[in-house]
Amino acid sequence: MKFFTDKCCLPPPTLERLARLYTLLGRLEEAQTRRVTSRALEGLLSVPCHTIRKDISLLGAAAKAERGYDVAALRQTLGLRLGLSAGYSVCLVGLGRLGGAILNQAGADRRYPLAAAFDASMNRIELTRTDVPLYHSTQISRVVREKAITAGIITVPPHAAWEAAERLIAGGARGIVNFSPVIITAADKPVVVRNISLTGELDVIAAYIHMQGV
Amino acid sequence: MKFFTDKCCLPPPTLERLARLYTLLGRLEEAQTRRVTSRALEGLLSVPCHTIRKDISLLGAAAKAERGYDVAALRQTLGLRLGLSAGYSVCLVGLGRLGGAILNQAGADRRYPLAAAFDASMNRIELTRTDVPLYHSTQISRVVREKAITAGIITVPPHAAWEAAERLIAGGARGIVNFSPVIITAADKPVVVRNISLTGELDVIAAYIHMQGV
DNA sequence: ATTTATCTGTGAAAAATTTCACAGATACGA
DNA sequence: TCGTATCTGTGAAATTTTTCACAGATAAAT
Repeated sequence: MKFFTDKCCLPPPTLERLARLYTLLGRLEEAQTRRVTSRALEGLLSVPCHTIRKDISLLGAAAKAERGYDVAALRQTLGLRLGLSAGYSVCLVGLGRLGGAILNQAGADRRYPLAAAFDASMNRIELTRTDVPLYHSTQISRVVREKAITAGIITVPPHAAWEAAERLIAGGARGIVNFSPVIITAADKPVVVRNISLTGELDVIAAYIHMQGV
Repeated sequence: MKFFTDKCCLPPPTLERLARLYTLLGRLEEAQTRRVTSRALEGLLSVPCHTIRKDISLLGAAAKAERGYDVAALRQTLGLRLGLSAGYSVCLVGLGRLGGAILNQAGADRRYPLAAAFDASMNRIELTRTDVPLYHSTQISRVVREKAITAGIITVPPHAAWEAAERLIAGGARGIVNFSPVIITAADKPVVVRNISLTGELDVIAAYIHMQGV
């Protein structure tokens, strides 16, 4: 038998799938769905139901073996165990087109409200209308530290990406979502980095297609 | 010994790493770098050098055992074997803030030029200034088929995402990059889907942080 | 009340992926 | 010319991750 007070760490693939599941459950909850079976989730997530059950089982806690999972309860458990309800605050670096889009869209998703946004151009800072407090990029470290910001979103041009990352890390940020087309690494620092690139995704798609089928 | 005309399919993790490597090599080439060792790539990609060598070895072909890899040669090999030089054409569905950002930025990255863009609002189509041909969303299937577009980028609001995906697939698209906050699945169709979500990435970061350290 | 169909939870088996270890090769320096 | 340090390429081992198979349980139907 295994203790529920397991190793509080899950395999990375499991962790990423559960994070996606969390969002999906939120959507099901909005749609007034009470219960879901692992088989239904299989269709919704493109993850085999075996794997879903295993993932949830690895979490340590789940509902009794009823007909499927209780959507709200499972979501709450996930939020707790994954630390998704911790209410981390986030900042944005770069107010170009993409940054602007995120700045305005962030209002829609209340999960991660922006605590600050930065840009290297004072002019652009003055022209941008938003409720989010704006600062010059040179202030990143200070503001991140003072507001205890946990993660930063980088949407600056390629040549400025590394400096942005370094400033975020210097300020104590623990996570970075990097949308600039350069790869940011921080293997030696205790920082989680996610590099997102449209071109990169298209490359992966092209490669899969090239390997024929699916 | 193994034939170079191996199984033309690689393990998914390898394929994704090699796709990232391709972009990185492009950047190194721009910076006039002639050679890279697997150890240097380790730092640049946050992938262990063992794994990098293995990946390249799995490709089937690589340079002679010299001091590191020839940047240009390796990049060309990758492009060929991964089908990244195939010149696929791509379209964009949704001209909101994010779509607009991609529309204008796409010019910067010449790798995947947009062959068309779509929106559900005629008004917005008329207001948007760009060299990319614009169409109403109802035309997706037709245009995708006629222009032999390989992949679509979805940046529409959540409620419209599924319809956009279905139209792309109906038109014969083989790949989808979905930036809308709903998960699109096409497990039963021969289509590669990449769901990208800022909130999702922040969730993953939060989860990793919660599991303490790194 | 009993049968049947359908679920979850989970140890164990299978498969996939990464890491290791070392042979073979090259460049550089003495 | 020879030795040394540093690379790559790759089979084999180790590890991780997924899949399987089935016990235990519940709800619905007869």
